[in-house]
Amino acid sequence: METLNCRKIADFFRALSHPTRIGIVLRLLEGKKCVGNLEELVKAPQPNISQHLSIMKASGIVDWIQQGKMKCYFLKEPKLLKDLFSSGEKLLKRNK
Amino acid sequence: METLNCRKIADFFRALSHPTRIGIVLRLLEGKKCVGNLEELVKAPQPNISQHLSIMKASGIVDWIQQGKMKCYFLKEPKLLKDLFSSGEKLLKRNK
DNA sequence: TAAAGATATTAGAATATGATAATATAGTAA
DNA sequence: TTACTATATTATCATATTCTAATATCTTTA
Repeated sequence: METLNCRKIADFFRALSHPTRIGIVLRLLEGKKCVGNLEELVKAPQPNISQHLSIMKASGIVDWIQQGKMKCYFLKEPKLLKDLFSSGEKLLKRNK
Repeated sequence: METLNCRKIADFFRALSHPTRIGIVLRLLEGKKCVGNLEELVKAPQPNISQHLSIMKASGIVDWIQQGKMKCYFLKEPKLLKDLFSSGEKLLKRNK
């Protein structure tokens, strides 16, 4: 719990601190998706989706593979992210 | 997982997206602390600590009780927060 | 190689966030 | 009430974040 410093932990949470990025993560929990898919599912313009994906790539939340002419993004640690969201949602529900 | 909307989830993570706030939460995991204690432990000026506490109060992460002339802050859901941090740190460690 | 499709990057402006300094408030004790 | 201690609030400025529009890059296929 103490081995990582506060800045790194804060930066990680910051990568999840935007509604569009949460929307992307929730979709990726269903499985790998290309940028065009996400553009429709999350309903944001393509450059915006790309920018948010780039932020999450930089913090190690997502990665991608090339498939044909498309880039398909996926969660690097879907199980751990599911755990994280599960704790987060329990916390939110207790605060009503 | 789908009952809460993306904005609420993002706002919650945003409340944890600053190093000083993480420092405060880590200290509060040890137990209840007054503002003066946190000021020394986290090494930030008092008004700044108060501002960050106010942000976390607003998102339901902390609450406080009056004790004498001091306000003592505590985590509302220490166990769930510990789980959340535990998942978060596992994610960070896998990304090295 | 040229064209088309898919995604990324950049620049700009608008908004949000955060630190500092100054001041205000609330509680306690004399 | 006054003085003191602890905490909160406000205003301001600097910086960071985000969206949009325009353009660039990369990949595939003709």
